[in-house]
Amino acid sequence: MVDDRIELLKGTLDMLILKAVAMQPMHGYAIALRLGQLSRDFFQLQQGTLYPALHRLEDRGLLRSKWYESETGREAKFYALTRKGRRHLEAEMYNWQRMIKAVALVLRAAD
Amino acid sequence: MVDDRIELLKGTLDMLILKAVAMQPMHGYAIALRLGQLSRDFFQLQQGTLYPALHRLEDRGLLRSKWYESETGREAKFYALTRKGRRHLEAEMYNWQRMIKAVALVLRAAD
DNA sequence: TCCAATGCCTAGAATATCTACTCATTGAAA
DNA sequence: TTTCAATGAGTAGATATTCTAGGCATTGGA
Repeated sequence: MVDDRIELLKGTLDMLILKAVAMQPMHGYAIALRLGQLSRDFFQLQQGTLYPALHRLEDRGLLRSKWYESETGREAKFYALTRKGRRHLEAEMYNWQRMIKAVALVLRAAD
Repeated sequence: MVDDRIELLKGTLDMLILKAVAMQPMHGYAIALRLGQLSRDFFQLQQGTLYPALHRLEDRGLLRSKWYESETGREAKFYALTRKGRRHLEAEMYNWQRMIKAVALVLRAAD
């Protein structure tokens, strides 16, 4: 039995969501579509991944939500970054860059 | 209360361990030191992280272990890559590159 | 004699993520 | 007119990863 499961998110989900919302306030469904487009379909968020993450981020005070009418005329819950969320996003992006550099150092090692 | 905890590994632990061992068979303690050196101390593996991971990788047939005398003259459990482990490492590295490219696409997005 | 370094290990908790659902509305195609 | 895809939000439960916080034993040097 082969383990073909590809680990996609690697703990970047929060950062990706925050980044999407930083571009402009969006509802959950739109966030999933957006991250799909931007990543050329690499990220295809499942709802069971997305919504709990949104709630988590709101509970932590990084996002704030409000119901508005969506583009299609239906009610949808729009998320926006809080100031804390913006700071957090910046910190996450910084750490992400440090992290992938550290990984690159290891992977490139010859010895 | 600020959440300062930095998530370091992001699911790359297995890949990092396999890469270290791919360079040359090593015992656990040496793997931790090695990954520390190579990453300029970014990765500082705790033993409670390292040893369960090694056992996991061995259970999955990606590593094989044997007791030998270490550099210091003590007994230590040396791990080596299996063929399956080598294939797995290559796949993980490939997926990792795809993944960080996808993240980069999102993070660089302007809109 | 005592401590730091070397070396291996486990238990338990917290988190993140995935699978697999539920529920409701709308619009268009058959 | 029924039916299906798309839009939109959600939960429950399982699994895997990682961390904290310990334990144990040996060695060499201060």
